[in-house]
Amino acid sequence: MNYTTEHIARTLRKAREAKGLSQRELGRKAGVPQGHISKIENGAVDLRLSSLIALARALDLELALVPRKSLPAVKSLVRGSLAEVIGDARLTPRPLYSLDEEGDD
Amino acid sequence: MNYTTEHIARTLRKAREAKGLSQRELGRKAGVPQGHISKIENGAVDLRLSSLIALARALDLELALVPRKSLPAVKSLVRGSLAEVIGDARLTPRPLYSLDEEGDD
DNA sequence: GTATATTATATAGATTAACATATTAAGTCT
DNA sequence: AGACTTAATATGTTAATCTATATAATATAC
Repeated sequence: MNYTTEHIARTLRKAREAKGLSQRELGRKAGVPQGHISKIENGAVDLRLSSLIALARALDLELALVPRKSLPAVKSLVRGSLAEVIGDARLTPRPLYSLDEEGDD
Repeated sequence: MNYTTEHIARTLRKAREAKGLSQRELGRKAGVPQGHISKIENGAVDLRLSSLIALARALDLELALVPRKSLPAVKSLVRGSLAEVIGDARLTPRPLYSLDEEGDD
């Protein structure tokens, strides 16, 4: 639904592919069934925080709440440190996730 | 349940208080009923991503998935930029959120 | 002591995530 | 073609969020 949600879904998929994991393998590590991962990556569900954390953990990612005004700094920082996990910068104009003022649907 | 979830809950509460908002006011801005915010801040629910995003947005926070190894850099960065929102550094040993290997009870 | 404001709890109902499992589809390889 | 792997979908069931509303608890005023 949300642009945000979709972007997180894309980030998860990119991170999984970057690590060379199949949905089933990731599912085993994270304790989430493959079918559900598919739905998550396709933005078909509004997943719960515990699921997001489990997946992030299995992908060596951390969930962070950062002040919006310091987002740019975080973005450039992350982009520099490991473009592989986040994905190619050309493909992801907004590094990990960004939240527009409004008007997404 | 999770240490992680609890930490995010605490972060949300701190951010709300830092902005001088009541649960009801935040609820109006985020479209989440006050009662539910209470439960979220107390870690009584495994909230959905859409709820987390709605609250973060109303608090001028952004949700980010950062590589674990670049977390320290992000932490110090955020800590420096606005200690008010995150809270007093002395009170929050781990800036915003951190995910231990395991062993949370 | 009586208002007022904020937060914590409670109940009931609607929606849906999450699970297990299976199957389909699509790609790769020998 | 057949065997294999991966991903997308489907069904049915369970468990939980989420909403609305109301109330209790707690503090802070007047």
